[in-house]
Amino acid sequence: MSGGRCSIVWFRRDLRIEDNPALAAGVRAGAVIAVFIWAPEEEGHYYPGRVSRWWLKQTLAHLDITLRSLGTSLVTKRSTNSVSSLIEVVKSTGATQLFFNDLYDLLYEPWEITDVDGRPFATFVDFWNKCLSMPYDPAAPLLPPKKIISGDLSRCPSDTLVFEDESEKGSNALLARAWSPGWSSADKALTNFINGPLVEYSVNRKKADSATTSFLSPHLHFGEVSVRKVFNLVRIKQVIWANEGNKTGEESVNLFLKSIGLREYSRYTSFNHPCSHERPLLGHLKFFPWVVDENYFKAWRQGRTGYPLVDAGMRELWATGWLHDRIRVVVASFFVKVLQLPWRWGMKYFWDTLLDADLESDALGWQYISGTLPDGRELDHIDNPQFEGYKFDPKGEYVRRWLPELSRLPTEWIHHPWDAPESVLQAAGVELGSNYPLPIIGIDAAKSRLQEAILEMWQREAASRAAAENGTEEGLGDSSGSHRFAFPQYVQMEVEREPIRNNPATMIQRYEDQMVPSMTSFLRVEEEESSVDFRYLPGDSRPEVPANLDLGLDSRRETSNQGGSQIVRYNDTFPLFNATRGLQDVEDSTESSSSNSGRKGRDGGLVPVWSPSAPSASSSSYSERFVGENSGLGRS
DNA sequence: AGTTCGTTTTA
DNA sequence: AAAACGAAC
Repeated sequence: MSGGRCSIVWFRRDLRIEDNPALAAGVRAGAVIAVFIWAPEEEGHYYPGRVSRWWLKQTLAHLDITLRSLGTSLVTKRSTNSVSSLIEVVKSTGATQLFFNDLYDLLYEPWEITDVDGRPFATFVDFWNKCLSMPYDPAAPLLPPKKIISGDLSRCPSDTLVFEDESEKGSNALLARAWSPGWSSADKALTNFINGPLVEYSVNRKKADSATTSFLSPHLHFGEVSVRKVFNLVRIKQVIWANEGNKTGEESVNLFLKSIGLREYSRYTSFNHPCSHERPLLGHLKFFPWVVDENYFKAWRQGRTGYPLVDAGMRELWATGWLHDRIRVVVASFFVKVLQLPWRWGMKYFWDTLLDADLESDALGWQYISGTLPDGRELDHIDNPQFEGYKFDPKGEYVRRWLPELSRLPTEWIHHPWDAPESVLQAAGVELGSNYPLPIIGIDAAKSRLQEAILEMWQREAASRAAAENGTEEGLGDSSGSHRFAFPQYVQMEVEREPIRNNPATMIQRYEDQMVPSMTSFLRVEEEESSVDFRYLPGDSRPEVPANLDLGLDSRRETSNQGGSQIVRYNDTFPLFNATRGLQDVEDSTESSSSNSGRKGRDGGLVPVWSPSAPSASSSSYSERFVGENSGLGRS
């Protein structure tokens, strides 16, 4: 049924051929124009980091090669406005249809996974149990097209996309030795993992430098392989091992699937709480007095905190863009609980440096660590890096690899050199405070400081509540107000050797909430985070935007006709990032009614029907309830 | 079989 | 610290 019809298939975070519903639909409908639009400015603060851009570059090249072998090629556009670029492509190709997938790639649609009352889950375990006990399986993966009829590209030239500058090329060259982006490598990685390390997953997952993780995360981030395919293949293995009575295998599968589930949950959470990369999900956490100390932040980034496991992790991250999940937890927990720096800074740093940087996953991870989720770590619990060191790196191999200055220290002291006798240090060539720092802050000091901070948080929360009950407008907890301040800049990672000194507690500044770090020079600095790009939102009057781009359609596949141009949506809303920031305002307005006034851009007609099966009213009241419900948690 | 004790885990 | 799990009684 091609009949000369031509569709645009807009690739976004689905850079694959197989199990790509939008591509399949385009191919079925006739000729196809495959498009990728590079519009990083639309991500606001979250301009992708160096390694992430490197990956994207490689995987796009790979996709292009594949498309060429199938009969077309990838049209690339550099843009600051994806929608106008799309329209340009429509005009220059005469396409009459547009297909694109969700930005979230999930096993089930978010609105399918609810409790008995139809409400979204607020804890992971319940969410995941529900996913695993759904009466029907996730959609089976689609096969790749055998051939693609190309639309007319003669009047639709590609832009050359620039993903790295000269200074980045050198560092990026190394990445290619360890990683191979692209859907076919993703497939290979998946099969290798399933047939290899997966059985041992449960045994090996505790080791800091284990090479037995799946290494799928960057592939999944860019959609080079669909979760449904991962899930399917793993489930097959699971059935086999269950029949064989392979206990280790079964346990491994469950654990691996759980980590897939966490990725699911991160998207689910972002869907139900679009601001979850910006704000704690537990209401009272917005009163937490984070420590704002750029020296702390710098010491952490440079791996000079004086805690070997933390420092080793941070050096590995900087050197390779990779970190084992355990170590991510260690460095993040240290960041939040010991240093008490605002978690969003840490999250932003991960975003800038991780090869598999993923806003949804990282937001969930940081919130979990920070204790800002209903089911996260205890707020007042501090993980002791020394003990964790002996747990995850019992022989100190990991530390020695990344901290050569400690390499000659015996294992007995490797995770707490500050306790080592002078003679031992001397023999190992370690001079604390000189070639390796003393602890930036003692764990005991951190513990009491944390207690105070929590106390202060509850006091402020109470004060704010009292003020609200009096009808007085609270200014105290208004995280969007004047307490925000610009973020410390770091553009390059200086590796200077100045000793880190302890900060006297009196020097510590605390603020209620922080702007996300804006460390890339690409960003327009004057932008507040609230200057959401409303291009995609309904109610925006910009004439060139097809009005039905952002309708909250709830069926899995729905079509609409408008002005002769058909737009087919695959259970999509609009790009998640943009949506995410747009919807944040929705929640704001439900929570602190008057704090909006100072913010730009929030007057536009917001509230797209984000969760279609639950009308907008219920989605905002749910958020309210969520915060309200849980604000009392943990007080006991 | 049911209880208890110890261990492990903790999104 | 608590809960879930599992082994032992």
